[in-house]
Amino acid sequence: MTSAAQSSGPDVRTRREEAADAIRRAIISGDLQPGQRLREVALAADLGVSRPTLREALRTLVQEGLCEQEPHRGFAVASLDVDAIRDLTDTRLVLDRMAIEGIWADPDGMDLVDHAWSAYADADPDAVSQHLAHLALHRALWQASGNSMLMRMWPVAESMSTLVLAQDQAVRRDPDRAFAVHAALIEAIRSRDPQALDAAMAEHTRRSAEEFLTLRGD
Amino acid sequence: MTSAAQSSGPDVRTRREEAADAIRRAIISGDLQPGQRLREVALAADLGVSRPTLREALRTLVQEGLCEQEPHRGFAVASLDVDAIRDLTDTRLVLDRMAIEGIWADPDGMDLVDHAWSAYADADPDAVSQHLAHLALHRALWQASGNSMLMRMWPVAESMSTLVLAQDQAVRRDPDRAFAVHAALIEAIRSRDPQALDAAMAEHTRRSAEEFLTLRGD
DNA sequence: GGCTCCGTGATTGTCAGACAATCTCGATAG
DNA sequence: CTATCGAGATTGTCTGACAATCACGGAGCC
Repeated sequence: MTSAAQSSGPDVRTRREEAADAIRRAIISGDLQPGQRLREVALAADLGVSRPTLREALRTLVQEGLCEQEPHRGFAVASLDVDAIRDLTDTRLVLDRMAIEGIWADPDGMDLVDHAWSAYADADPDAVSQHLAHLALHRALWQASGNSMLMRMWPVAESMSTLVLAQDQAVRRDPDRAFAVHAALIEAIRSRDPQALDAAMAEHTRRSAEEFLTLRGD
Repeated sequence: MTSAAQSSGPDVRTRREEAADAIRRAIISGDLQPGQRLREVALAADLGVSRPTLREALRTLVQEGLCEQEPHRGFAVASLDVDAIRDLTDTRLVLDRMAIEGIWADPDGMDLVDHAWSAYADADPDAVSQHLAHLALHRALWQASGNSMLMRMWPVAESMSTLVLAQDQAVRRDPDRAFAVHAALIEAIRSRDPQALDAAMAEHTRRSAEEFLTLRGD
């Protein structure tokens, strides 16, 4: 579910993709902690794939930013410092706005957003499902913009957002507020009012980040 | 030179990186044409690496957007349609501006830009060197912003820009004008005048893209 | 003749096992 | 207590292989 249904059909799933998804889920759920080293032999055995296949999957995650790789020191789950979280926030503000302007310019994609929005509303209450539905909503936003460059860059944004969740369980603190914030955001998009959008995005992105950093004690 | 010196040190170069660089250069120089299929066995033999290593390198290029991969149909050099070029242009406008605002907020990185700018001025006149120096200048711009998110997304921007060059030799048409356009951009950055920056970026990004599309006949 | 179905070769996705280079970490010497 | 060294662990890479899938051309049918 994480990054599926992005290319052609979800019918063809290679073992490499399955392995990458499994590792993503392990990071989301906290089974793999930021900074933790990933031993290839053991991990390959756990996932039931060969080392070359696992390495392909890990390379994917490295490029998304979920993992890090240093020559001869292997792979590890990435960790974000405060500055990186701020950079993520700033960049998301700019690109989310760009995506929404794309939707306003050509509203055809709006049903993609509507669909993801309903899925978010119906998502299971557990943290992982909430997180996946949340990310799917934002992916739908970028996808609905019709901007292929945004779609190319989405995996990076998704992975860094995932790391933020993984780094602090406190993000799972208040699903009702999260839902309300996104309801306001969707409403602002529908209103096509740039002022309302600014307000909603400030609440959504900026304030959430600040709260997160506060909770972390930075 | 293409994407080197991005992580730790350029002292440790793995065969995978060398293979990826070689393929990048082949695409820049036109030896590999957009859309062309990449046969693993032959390509691995050409590059002197094994198939698993080649596949890791190709996965890197896929994620950057330089190549495409379809299950059981293998890898191919990516090709850009008109819309993708427009999306690239729009997104570059937004993110370049974001990077420059980051530089204005903290000018420490400006010597990175200065350095890349001199290198661009001194670059060999051949098309590939010009292209590499040009990309290095823009990479320096994003890097100087200090925004780690931009650095994560840079490979995507670089690859798509590379594809634009690869798709039409006409881009190599007027190095003097390209240099002048960038001189104006650098000057606008130094001036710290948002108005001047807008003008320079319109000339740099938007008009160049329009000319390119016109030359292509779109 | 044109179209559909099927088989054969080619290519990919994946695996197992191996080896050298490098790193990690504890033991030893000063 | 610090610095040097060596054994074990881990990575980067290779070779060779096999099943699954795809591409393409020929046989059969309308």
